[in-house]
Amino acid sequence: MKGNSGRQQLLDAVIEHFTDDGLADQSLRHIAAGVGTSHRMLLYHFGSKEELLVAVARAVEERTLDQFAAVSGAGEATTDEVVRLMWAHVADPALGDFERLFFALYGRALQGDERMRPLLGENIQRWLDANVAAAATQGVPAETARVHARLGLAVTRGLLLDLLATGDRAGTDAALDAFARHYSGTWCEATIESAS
Amino acid sequence: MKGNSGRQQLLDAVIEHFTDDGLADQSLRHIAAGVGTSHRMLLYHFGSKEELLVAVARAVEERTLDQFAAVSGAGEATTDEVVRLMWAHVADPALGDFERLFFALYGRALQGDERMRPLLGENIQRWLDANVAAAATQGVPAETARVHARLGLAVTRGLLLDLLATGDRAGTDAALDAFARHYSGTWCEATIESAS
DNA sequence: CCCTTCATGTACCAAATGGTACACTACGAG
DNA sequence: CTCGTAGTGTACCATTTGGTACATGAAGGG
Repeated sequence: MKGNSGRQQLLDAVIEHFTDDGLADQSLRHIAAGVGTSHRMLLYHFGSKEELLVAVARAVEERTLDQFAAVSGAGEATTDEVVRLMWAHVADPALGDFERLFFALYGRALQGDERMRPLLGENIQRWLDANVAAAATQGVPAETARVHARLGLAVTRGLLLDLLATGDRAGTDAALDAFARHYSGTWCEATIESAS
Repeated sequence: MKGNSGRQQLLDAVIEHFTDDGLADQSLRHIAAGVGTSHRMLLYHFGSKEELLVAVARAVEERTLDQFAAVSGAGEATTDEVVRLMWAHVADPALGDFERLFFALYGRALQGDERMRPLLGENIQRWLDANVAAAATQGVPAETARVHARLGLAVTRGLLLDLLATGDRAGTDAALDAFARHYSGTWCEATIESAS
């Protein structure tokens, strides 16, 4: 069985290493040196390099989903509120390196690496489902909630991509603010309240 | 201007190869075989593997900027119009593989690979500048245009990421439509930024 | 106290890697 | 014709690669 002791610990260390040093073109020996073990141990616990990468991808996905949960678990939420919360959480400079790792894995998974691809769809799907469920408690139709959650996620990810590339926090903040303002109080698209 | 003859031709072939086969963990020999040449030739024309990758990244960036130009060159445009046009262009399934390559490179550039990072910022910056210039001809203040262009780009990229992962064209279309509807006709009046 | 099981280190391997040396061709300019 | 220069093929190299074989260690149950 996948003993959560040594293996999990090692996996966390590998993720941290990738977070700092990038995951491109790393040999098992580099990784092992980076986490203070031998490449032999990585093979022992994960079987092969590819399986290691898959485990990393899976763990990173799990972690991002936890971040989502922390945000959407905050009770009531209109689209603009959720997006603002998510942005505040995700734009934290302390998380920058981890976000970079996420996008690096994501990009890699999009291209080939068949074993990683399903995770990506799941990632988004689970996020949408969670939001739909949350919205249901407010009597919001599932289809509407799904569309808005999807858009909110896209805005956040798109701006995060921008922020990580340009480092322009003020500019991306302003863009997110513009979005949230246009969506303030919006639950279903028919009800745009013209209050200021 | 390094001779646009052999080198450029080779570069295009490499990009096409990466588009089809992915760029992760490819050796010079794999690439060479994929484009019908020898790894010796790649070294001859590009000097080293890293320089090859940089050349690829630069060329891909150029290509995406051309895509942008094709969209924003279409005369008048409010935020929702530009976004709709851009989405229609970018969500074309025929471009899927290329977009995947773009995001793979982007993710890789975000992590390490110092020589690639500047390109990313430039990519966004040039897009924003182009939009600001276009908006200026309509008397739209630069700051406002910049914010909206930024948001539009983020929405498009975020939804594209979603589309490529999930393949859910209908869902992403709906999300983009929701966004565009909320922004329809928006130029400035709704976004008075007295402070940031 | 032995036996088994999980964990780890050492040594090794065949294959592949990025890069180089050198010889050769093609060809346009003088 | 000759010469220089750009392009290409062949052969090679030292190093590194992912992966394996085997011995060892530590823990725990019988």
